[in-house]
Amino acid sequence: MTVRTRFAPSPTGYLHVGGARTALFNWLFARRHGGTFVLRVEDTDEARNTEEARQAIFDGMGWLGLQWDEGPQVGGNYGPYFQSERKGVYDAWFDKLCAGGRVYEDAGAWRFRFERKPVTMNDLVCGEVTIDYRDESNTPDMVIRRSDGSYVFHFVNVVDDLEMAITHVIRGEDHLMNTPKHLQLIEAFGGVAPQYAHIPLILNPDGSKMSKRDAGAAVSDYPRQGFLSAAVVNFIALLGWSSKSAEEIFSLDQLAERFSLEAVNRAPARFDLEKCRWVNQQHLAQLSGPAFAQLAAPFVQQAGLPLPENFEAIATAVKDKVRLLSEVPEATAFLLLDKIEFEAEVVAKVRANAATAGLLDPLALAFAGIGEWSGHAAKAALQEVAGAAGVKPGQLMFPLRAALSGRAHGPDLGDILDLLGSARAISRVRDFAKLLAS
RNA sequence: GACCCGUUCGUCUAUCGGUUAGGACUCCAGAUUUUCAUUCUGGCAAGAAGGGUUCGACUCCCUUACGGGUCGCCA
Repeated sequence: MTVRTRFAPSPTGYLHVGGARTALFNWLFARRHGGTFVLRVEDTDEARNTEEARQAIFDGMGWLGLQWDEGPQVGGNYGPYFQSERKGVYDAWFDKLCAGGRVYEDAGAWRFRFERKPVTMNDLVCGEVTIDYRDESNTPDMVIRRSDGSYVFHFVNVVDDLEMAITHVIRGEDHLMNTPKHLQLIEAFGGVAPQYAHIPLILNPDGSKMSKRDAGAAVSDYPRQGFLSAAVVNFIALLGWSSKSAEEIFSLDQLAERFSLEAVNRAPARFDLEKCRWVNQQHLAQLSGPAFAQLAAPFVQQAGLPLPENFEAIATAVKDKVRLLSEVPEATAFLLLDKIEFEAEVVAKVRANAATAGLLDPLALAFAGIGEWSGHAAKAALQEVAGAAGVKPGQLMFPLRAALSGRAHGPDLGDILDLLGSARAISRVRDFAKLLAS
């Protein structure tokens, strides 16, 4: 039996991280077992569906790198994959239920008559769970067809899982109580139930339920904020699943190699943006310089900064220092622009040490005397100036960094000197010396 | 309210009856980097509570508390 999983979102909003993780787990499970991953759009509620929401699902899945083997755009043998186009299929299955006497009309709608007995499911994550359908007050017969003739989620979801030969249903724990209902339907159809795995929900940092509007809820926010899809995928995989090893940084392929439903937790996990950023930093660090530069360039342009010829070298100098791509503009601005601002705090700190502050003018002079400019040559010049003044070279490093970048943090000083070039380096040291004197 | 699921450092987690309860994020300290960051090393920090079962319980059972989910002609 080949594994067939599916992600079945309804296009009623943007793709949120909970849905993304459900999609991811289904995708991983299919990949892990050499199976097929199906995308099915559950757009039966016409009033709530929008074209933007539908597109948001495709965009989000695409960005996350979760290609579907069957579904919209790619087709497959079990289509159509939009429920809005499957009415004929549903009518046929509904007739079966009618013939079996399992439905009855109620105020124009059609209800499915549950068998009044205990129903036990064997969930791959939650284990054995029994719901007693003899308690009618807690399990009223459910509407499966609306008075306008359209079908309700429970019905179409079950029919399609059967029709599309889905073997494993991996979905959020919010569906756990729906499962016995679905099992009853499947039994009435005489079908074979797929295996179910209900994964715990993702909570906000404060433990409340994560819903739309909450920070970090929309997948579409992540690329904008400078997250790599590989990092987001890595992070949400770790929410409720563990590799059982000390490793935490995985590519999508590495996740697929290791994923198993047995290792999925039962308790809901809180979303920790701090750690998500750290995971992103780890993934950024693994990028090559050119790849990083290419991804960072749009952020720099969007910040209204110029993109010089040596941008690749500039980006590479800050690659291991940023956690988000969106931090690149601020981290590199002093290398991209001619004029820079000096942070007041940094100016004060340099000014506090008059001995080293007074060495900036001689340093500018020494820089001007360098024949062939390089970071290495400039540092040698710095050493000479410091030595002549009886100051440790290291003490001159911070004032020079301040003069060149206007700030306390940044790339290696040698890199900065290289990237800036002699003209800008000299003028900045002079300007800074003037500023200190004023 | 009823019915389900859950509860290990602040957060994500390991542990599948016997461990000094391990790792990661955050934070702090030290080292390295003649500068900043990275990095490295170390440190702080946990079994919700109460009963059982057992030679022995974080691990199994019960109760309570807390958290989450579900009870729609939404999905």
